[in-house]
Amino acid sequence: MPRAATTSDAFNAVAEPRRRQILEFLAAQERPVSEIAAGLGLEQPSVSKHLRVLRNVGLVRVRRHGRHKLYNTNAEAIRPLYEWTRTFERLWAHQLGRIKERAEAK
Amino acid sequence: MPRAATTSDAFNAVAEPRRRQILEFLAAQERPVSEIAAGLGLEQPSVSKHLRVLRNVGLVRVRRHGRHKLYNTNAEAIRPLYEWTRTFERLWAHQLGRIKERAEAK
DNA sequence: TTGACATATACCCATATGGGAATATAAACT
DNA sequence: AGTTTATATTCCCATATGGGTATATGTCAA
Repeated sequence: MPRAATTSDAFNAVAEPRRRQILEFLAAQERPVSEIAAGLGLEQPSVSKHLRVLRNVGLVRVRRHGRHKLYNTNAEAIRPLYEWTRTFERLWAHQLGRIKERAEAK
Repeated sequence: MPRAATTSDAFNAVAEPRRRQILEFLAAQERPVSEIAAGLGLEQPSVSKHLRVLRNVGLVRVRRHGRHKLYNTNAEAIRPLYEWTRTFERLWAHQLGRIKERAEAK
């Protein structure tokens, strides 16, 4: 069995650095494909492909505007990742505490 | 260019569902490989391979204990993911606000 | 309709992947 | 040393991937 598809969920989609860049870029403001490509220094087809993946998992939304398609980040889709990572917050607070204790014991 | 290696960073490592399961399992308590396999219903070699990936990106720690190797989650390594997702918190709060507004407008 | 602009898709390729099964390494006990 | 127990590695395979380039689709304007 190969690796799970990038489109299988937000975790996989977000694993690709360029896609994270795109999400950051589109968080500030909705943008057409060409501006994303220009802004991040990527080829247009590459951007389109990444956007397709992001769209498939609901991480971005599109709307037509003239001959452009305006994409923007759908933060709601990122939330599950946030919630999952947050599960460990208590844990790293603890671990930090122990490190602190050790440091202060000196 | 193929997909980035699962060991290239925490984002890629965590994209695999079983690895997330393992991290959750090891968050509660440190465990030997065999218990992970039994607890999650996975083959032992599979677990060892996943642990290797997780170890490579610092998501788990190991220590010897008798003939066992006890693995546990290193929450610190999850923190960057948390921080990244948290960047969008403001955004989804906003978007929820707009949805609320629309709902209340009815 | 034709042309210009914007985006999407198709194709090719090298490569890392996760599962399965078998085997290798390693440590502990007698 | 030899045996059992625990974990790691190796090999095989099907497959999705991301980049590049070329091309298709789509939309507006004249």
